[in-house]
Amino acid sequence: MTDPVAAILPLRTPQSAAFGVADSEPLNGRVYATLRAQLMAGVFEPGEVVSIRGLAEKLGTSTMPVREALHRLIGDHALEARANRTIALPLLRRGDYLAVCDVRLALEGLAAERTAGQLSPDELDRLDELTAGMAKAALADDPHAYLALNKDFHLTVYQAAGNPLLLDLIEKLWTRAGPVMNYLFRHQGLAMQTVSPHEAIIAALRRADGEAARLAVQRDIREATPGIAASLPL
Amino acid sequence: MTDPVAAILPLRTPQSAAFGVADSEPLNGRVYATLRAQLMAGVFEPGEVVSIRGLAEKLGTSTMPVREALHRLIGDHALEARANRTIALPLLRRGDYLAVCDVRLALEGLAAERTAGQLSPDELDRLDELTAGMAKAALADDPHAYLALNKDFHLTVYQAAGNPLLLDLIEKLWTRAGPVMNYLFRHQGLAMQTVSPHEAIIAALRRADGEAARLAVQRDIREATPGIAASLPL
DNA sequence: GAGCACAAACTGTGATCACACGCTAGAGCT
DNA sequence: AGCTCTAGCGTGTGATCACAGTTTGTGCTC
Repeated sequence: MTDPVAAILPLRTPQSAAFGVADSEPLNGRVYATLRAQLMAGVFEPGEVVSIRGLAEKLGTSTMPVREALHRLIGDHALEARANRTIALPLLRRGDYLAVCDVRLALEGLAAERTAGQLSPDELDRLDELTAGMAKAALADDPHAYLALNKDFHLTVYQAAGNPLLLDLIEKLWTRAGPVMNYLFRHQGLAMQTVSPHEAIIAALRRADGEAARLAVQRDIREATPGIAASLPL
Repeated sequence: MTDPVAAILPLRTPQSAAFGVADSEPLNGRVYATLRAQLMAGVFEPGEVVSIRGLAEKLGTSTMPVREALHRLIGDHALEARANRTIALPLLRRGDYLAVCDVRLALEGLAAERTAGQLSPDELDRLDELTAGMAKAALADDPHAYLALNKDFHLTVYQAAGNPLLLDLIEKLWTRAGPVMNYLFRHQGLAMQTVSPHEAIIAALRRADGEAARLAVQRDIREATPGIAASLPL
């Protein structure tokens, strides 16, 4: 467990399923999905340099699947091709992060609005459980668990909107923002975090009130934004 | 001019600048930008199968840059990796197209709102010229010119929003919708098309009225949607 | 003449090699 | 001791080869 990357791989083992990656698809797709999940989970640090050969060795594959996956992630702006012939995680400046949040407000607000009335009581109860878990993780000051549950909560809500394209775009935004959020929460703790916006989201979804759900999700995003943006350079 | 692809390439010649593609970047990036522009311009047809080796030969490169570019486009959903080990342009069904439009309404509406108050009088005049050109192209029933001007108009508006991430997402959506719109307009003519929504957009931008600009852009999208959606299967 | 089987051509995928460039660490000089 | 230049290593990129799978086209059989 010393190296989180090696801990999840090699991709040939059943452990690849730990990130929900199918086993029979082409290797490059599996590498892409794995890397994307790891970026969202905060396995890598902002600014960290990743190399094709290095990842290929850790993953037990040749360089080909890795370089294709890395290029796709560069296309998602989850990675960055620097002038030095090097690939690294972007170092988000304040403006970059605010730009992401501006788009998140529009996209996630839309998704929440579309989800209203689509969730079964069981699924709504599950959202309650996730929120309760987040509250416990916040008390225990466990950023990793907190962010993982937060991701599950939001993506569960957005998936129910029934627009796969929208969900994919949102996940790509999270992949981009994931490293920063994980880094900051790990170094600053999550004292400021509260789950009350999540309760408002669930309440709105229970009432099948799309407008309220949109506003609640947007409030959730807006509340977390300033604290993070303030810690970013420029 | 018999083959539009070969007409634009090979990438080594000054002609690559015809699609605004830089000359010194890595080849794979140039291929990606070229293909993306060609998809938006309707060079390929919906459902058309593209092969790595075929494109590589037309572009005068090896297969490597092409396959990386194609994988990035698959990541954008501009292309589709089929089960038959084949890469093709997606055949959008009605639901797919409506999903794209739903996201377009949110993203392009946001961009227009942010652009209000950012355009100089010269840029606003240029928007007037583009709109006039569209009216002329509509009268002449020239779908290619009409769509090219329409693209220039919208992307000019969205670029001024000052959010590069937002602009990139919108361009990816257009890359996805481009082939269908070109195909339909080419086979159905553009009798139904009017430029009045564009005039409303310009008027709102002149007044620096973000709310009105957002609504005008959304009306522009909404007016074109049913006619296209009705022609799509399912 | 119609249907089936086999073969050839095509597809994307993975792996490997050669290369040009940027960086770095070490040696040699002042 | 401090600075500079150089040699080596690591980087992404482009090209090529081998392979498994699918599709297509042809020639044979019934």
